[in-house]
Amino acid sequence: MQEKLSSSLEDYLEVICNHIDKNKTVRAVDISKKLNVSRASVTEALKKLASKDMLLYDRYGSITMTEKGIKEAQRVVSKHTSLQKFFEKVLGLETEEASQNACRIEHVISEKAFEKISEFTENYIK
Amino acid sequence: MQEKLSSSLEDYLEVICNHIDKNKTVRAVDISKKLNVSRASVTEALKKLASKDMLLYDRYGSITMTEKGIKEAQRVVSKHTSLQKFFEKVLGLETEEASQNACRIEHVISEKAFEKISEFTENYIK
DNA sequence: ACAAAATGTTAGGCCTACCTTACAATATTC
DNA sequence: GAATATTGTAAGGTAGGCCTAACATTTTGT
Repeated sequence: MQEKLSSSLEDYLEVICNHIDKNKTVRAVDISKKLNVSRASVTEALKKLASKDMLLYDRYGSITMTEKGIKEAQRVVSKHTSLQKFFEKVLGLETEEASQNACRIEHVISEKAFEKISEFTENYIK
Repeated sequence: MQEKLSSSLEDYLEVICNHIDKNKTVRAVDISKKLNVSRASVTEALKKLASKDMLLYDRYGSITMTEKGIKEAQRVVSKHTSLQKFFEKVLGLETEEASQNACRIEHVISEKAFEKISEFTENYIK
């Protein structure tokens, strides 16, 4: 399968990556709770991510991220982190609100705009 | 019908409003060109917007915005304008890139975050 | 070890937003 | 005032992303 992930799949990947970092493993039900979607939707997303070589898994088996998946997830997570920092430290939003905005904007902002925001934030908080 | 518009419908409304402002009228084909979608998709969107009382139109008739539609469009347009200003004046992006980012982010940013960005931009360029 | 509970999957359906193709109505132009 | 070009619509299809209900598998507790 091809590369570019949808916003939705990026969200799944991000959650999976974060959960594994914290707990070593991740189950469909964890993802389902975190994203407020049904377990069935998680299964569907996992199939898609697997078909795009972002992770490995088989029916009832455990979920493992591939190199490619990890790289992709890190790209998304780092975007999230920087945006969140901007909303919190520069604009002064509450953590929760900053996170929610970061989560939605990370999928649609351009590379260039993202880099500018990061730079700006770093200079600003110095 | 109910209120809240999807990102997509917000885009249609914005284009319609801008086009009317500039040219007095707007046709389906203008919208289609501006948004890079088929004329058929425009018809579909117009039906939805009409059902939500955002505009008036009938088969082969001309398109007129309602009070409600104008209000809604202005809300979206003003968001777009402020965000664009932020990307251009604060971050230093090219006009085109700033506009594209504004266009995508305007649909997902929270009210509070938007207000903060506007304020910040105004203070910054002073 | 085996019943009960938790978790995962499948099937089938819904909605949005897009498309193409074919046809209908309106505008233009000779 | 036709013929032609432009514009608008209807029908039917695709794809993504979600759902519920029913069923399969695995885990847990005694």
